[in-house]
Amino acid sequence: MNPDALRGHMDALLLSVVEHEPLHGYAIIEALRERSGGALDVPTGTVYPALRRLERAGFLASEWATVGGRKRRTYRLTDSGRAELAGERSAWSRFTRVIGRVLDPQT
Amino acid sequence: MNPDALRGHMDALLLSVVEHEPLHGYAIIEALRERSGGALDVPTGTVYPALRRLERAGFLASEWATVGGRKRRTYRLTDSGRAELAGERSAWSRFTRVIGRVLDPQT
DNA sequence: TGGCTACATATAGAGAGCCTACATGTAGAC
DNA sequence: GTCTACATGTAGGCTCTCTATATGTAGCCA
Repeated sequence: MNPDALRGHMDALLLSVVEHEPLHGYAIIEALRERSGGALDVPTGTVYPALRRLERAGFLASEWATVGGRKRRTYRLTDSGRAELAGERSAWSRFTRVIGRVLDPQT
Repeated sequence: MNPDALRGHMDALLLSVVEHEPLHGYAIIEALRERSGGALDVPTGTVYPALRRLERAGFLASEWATVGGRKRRTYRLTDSGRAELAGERSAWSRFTRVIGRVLDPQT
């Protein structure tokens, strides 16, 4: 997967994955890998900064927890984040429709 | 259309639009606008450098022409560009499938 | 004991591409 | 004489994703 292709879609991916259950960074990476059937292997250097950015933006909220002696920062979707995710989803469907039409015009 | 979303897909768009007829930069911008139903209004500062990049990469070839007293640089798809476009198309369909699956998992 | 792997978070710096803003010029309409 | 459409181009900025590196715990295995 070309990294540049993910640009501007990472937020939607991250918000989507914590939609129904709060997750910590490492688990988010695994969830993305699983949900994508192995196609998405996002590096930690992408995910952790992105999560903090989304928290700064108010779309996520985090709490520290200690599980099995290891510290985790668990992120959950805020109300604002839920609205953002809905917007990202419709933007995604508009996006694919538009690009698809240009790439394969049915004249 | 969020500019970042286009990242990594611009090449496919540009190659696609000159697939069946050579076009100059200005006409390429208009073609993108038309094919996308007005959704895509790519600025000249994006298109002209991108076209030169694609020519450097060997995917496009250009010729100068003068039409109605105005100079145009007309781009056409090379064989290498045609192969690249095919690759971009299948990458696009993989991409939408993968992201779509993450955004809307049918459990 | 020492080493390896999985788990877990984080930052610095690089790289690339799309954007805004600006510069330049012709043709035609009014 | 001014405005709009046509037409190309560059400089610089911005932002995001990536690579590489750092740090630390837990558990397994030899």
